[in-house]
Amino acid sequence: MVLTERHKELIERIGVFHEHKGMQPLVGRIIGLLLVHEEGEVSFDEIVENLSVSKSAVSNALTFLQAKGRCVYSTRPGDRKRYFALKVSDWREDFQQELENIAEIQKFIDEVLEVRTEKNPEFNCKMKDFSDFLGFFKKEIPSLFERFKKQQV
Amino acid sequence: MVLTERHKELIERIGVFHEHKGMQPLVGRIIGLLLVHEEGEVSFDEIVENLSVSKSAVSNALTFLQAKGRCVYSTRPGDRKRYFALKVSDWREDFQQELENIAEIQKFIDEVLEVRTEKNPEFNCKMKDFSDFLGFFKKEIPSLFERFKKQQV
DNA sequence: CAGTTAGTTCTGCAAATACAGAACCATATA
DNA sequence: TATATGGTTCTGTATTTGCAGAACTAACTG
Repeated sequence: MVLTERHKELIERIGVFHEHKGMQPLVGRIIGLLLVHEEGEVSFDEIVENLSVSKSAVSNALTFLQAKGRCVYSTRPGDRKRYFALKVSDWREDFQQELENIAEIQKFIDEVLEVRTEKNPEFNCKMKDFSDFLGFFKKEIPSLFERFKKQQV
Repeated sequence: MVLTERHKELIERIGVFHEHKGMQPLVGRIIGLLLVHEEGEVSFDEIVENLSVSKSAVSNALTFLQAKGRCVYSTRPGDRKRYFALKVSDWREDFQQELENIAEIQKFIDEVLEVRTEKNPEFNCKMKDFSDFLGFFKKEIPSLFERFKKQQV
């Protein structure tokens, strides 16, 4: 598949988006490439060529993505190449995980509340309020997915 | 205020938590300190001393936190020191912002769908499904806060 | 005005990051 | 067995990060 300028530019932007999320640059670009690539399955050297990076960098980035469970490869009979693809199938789990990660701060808030004195009750009260909300939020996550399912025609 | 070992250890953990979110180490530690500090307001040199870092590092970190709107300082009559505090009051806005940041990936998904051919309809379909969910999710955010308010006694 | 206090900005550096290039390994093929 | 292919691992390095330390500024103080 030949990438147009539009493809390349979109891959770059998807790359920086993921960089901001803490991933290393190339990992973000690879996610971008796997997203825009029409077949969805991209060979190792197609990645090397399209992104103009070294084999070693691609190898490490793919190892990382596979370890994180965001990417898998398949092989084809009589073809030693590996074809890499995103695990888009798991978006529900991934999204749920991300939401729970955010709510993880509740643990810290609660520990903070244990440690704090009564010297600043207003502060404590707001923290308690936030913690309560985070607990509520976590409980609401499953029903969110259910409601989405229902409202789908 | 004198910090116990428990305080210090909690500050460290809050620090690494924020590091994982992309912040620089000291910024995370300062958030931790401002959280566990009983008065809630901490002077510049209390930060320097408690975290054993240089004035320049603290100055830069505080500038960053203020720019991000996560921290403010107040002064006291006849006292030239600045007392820094977290803006815990804004936790609703902040949390809402974080949720919307996650959902920001919808823009990219939609652009990807525009660019993609029909060669892999299954992939496209899953992406479309994800995008629809993100749209649904964004719409649900305000009602989430409302429901929290209602279920509070 | 000299000295002090509170904080900022500038300069430099040690450590971490992200990658290139080469050597390497494993499997397939001639 | 020699050679090619596909990918990994190792080594080195340019760049970036995160901070220290010193110089600096601004306001107050005697």
